[in-house]
Amino acid sequence: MKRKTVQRDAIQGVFLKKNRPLKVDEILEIGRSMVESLNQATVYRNLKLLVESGWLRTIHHPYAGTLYERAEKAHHYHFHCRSCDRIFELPGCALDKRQSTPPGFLAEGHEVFLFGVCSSCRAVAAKR
Amino acid sequence: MKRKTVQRDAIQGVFLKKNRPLKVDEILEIGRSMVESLNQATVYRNLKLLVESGWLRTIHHPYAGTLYERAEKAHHYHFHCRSCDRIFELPGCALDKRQSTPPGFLAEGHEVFLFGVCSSCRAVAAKR
DNA sequence: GTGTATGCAAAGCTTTTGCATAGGT
DNA sequence: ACCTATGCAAAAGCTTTGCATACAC
Repeated sequence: MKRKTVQRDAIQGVFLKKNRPLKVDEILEIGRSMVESLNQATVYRNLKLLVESGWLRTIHHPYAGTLYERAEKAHHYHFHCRSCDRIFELPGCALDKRQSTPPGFLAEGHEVFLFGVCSSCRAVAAKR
Repeated sequence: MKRKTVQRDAIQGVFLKKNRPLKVDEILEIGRSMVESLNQATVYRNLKLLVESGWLRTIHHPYAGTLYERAEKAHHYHFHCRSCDRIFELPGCALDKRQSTPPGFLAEGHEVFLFGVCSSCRAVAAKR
C-alpha cells in the first residue's frame, strides 16, 4: 500500500510551486529546502512512482536529459532556446497524425521538441 | 588536420551497411568485425567528429537513449513500436511549423518521436 | 620526423539497488 | 506491531578524459 510521506509531499510541492519542467537535481535541491534530509534515491524512487501513477510525465530533452512535468497539463510541445537555454511549453498540437503515420501503424502518442531562438533572445539580438 | 583512419572508415562503413539508426554498442560491435582493435573511446570520439562534420546526426530516443543515423537522409520522424521495440523511419514532415511556433519564436529545427504499435505487430495481435 | 588519432584505464555523470532502520498505518 | 519508504553507500550504465604510443601524413 502506498503511504503518505513528507518526502513525496515535498516533491509534489516542488512541481506545484515551480510549474515548469524540472530536472532531477533541481527537484532535489528545491525539495531539500522543504525537507532537509531529502535524499537523491528517494527522489528517483518517487519520481518513478509519480510517473506510474500518472501524476507526472517525463520529457526527454535532447541536451538537458530527462525532465519531469505534471501530467495533468494538456498535451503540448517543448521549445528549447539555444541562446538562453530555457525550455518553453508550446500550446496545441500541430502534428497531422494521419499524415505522419504509415498505414497499419497505430500511433498512441508522440513527443515533439523544437529548437531555435525564443522571442526575447531574438529581440536582444535585433537591438545589437 | 583530419587524418584518415581505418577506424573511422569502419564506423562509417557500419552505417552504410546497416542503413538504420544505430546505438553506440551496436556500432562498436559491428565495427569490431571490421577492425578488431576498435575501441569504445574511439567510437565515441569519431561519432562526435562525424556529427560535427555533418555526416551523422543524433536522435534522442526516449527509451533507448542516443542513436545515430546518416545526416544525408531527408528530414523524417521516428516511430518506436512498444511491442517489438524496433525503430522505424517515417517519411515526410507533418508538423505545421507556423501553427506550433508562437509569434516571435524562430524554430530552426524539430525532432518528433511517435510511439505505438507497428503494422506487423498489429497483424500478429489480430490473429490471436 | 611531427603531431594527431588510437587504445587502455580511470574518472564523471546519471540512475539504480541492497541493506539497515525510521516512521506511516 | 507490521511492513513500506527512507537514507546511505555501493554499484551499474553511459560517456568523457588523461596519457603513452602507434601511425597517418
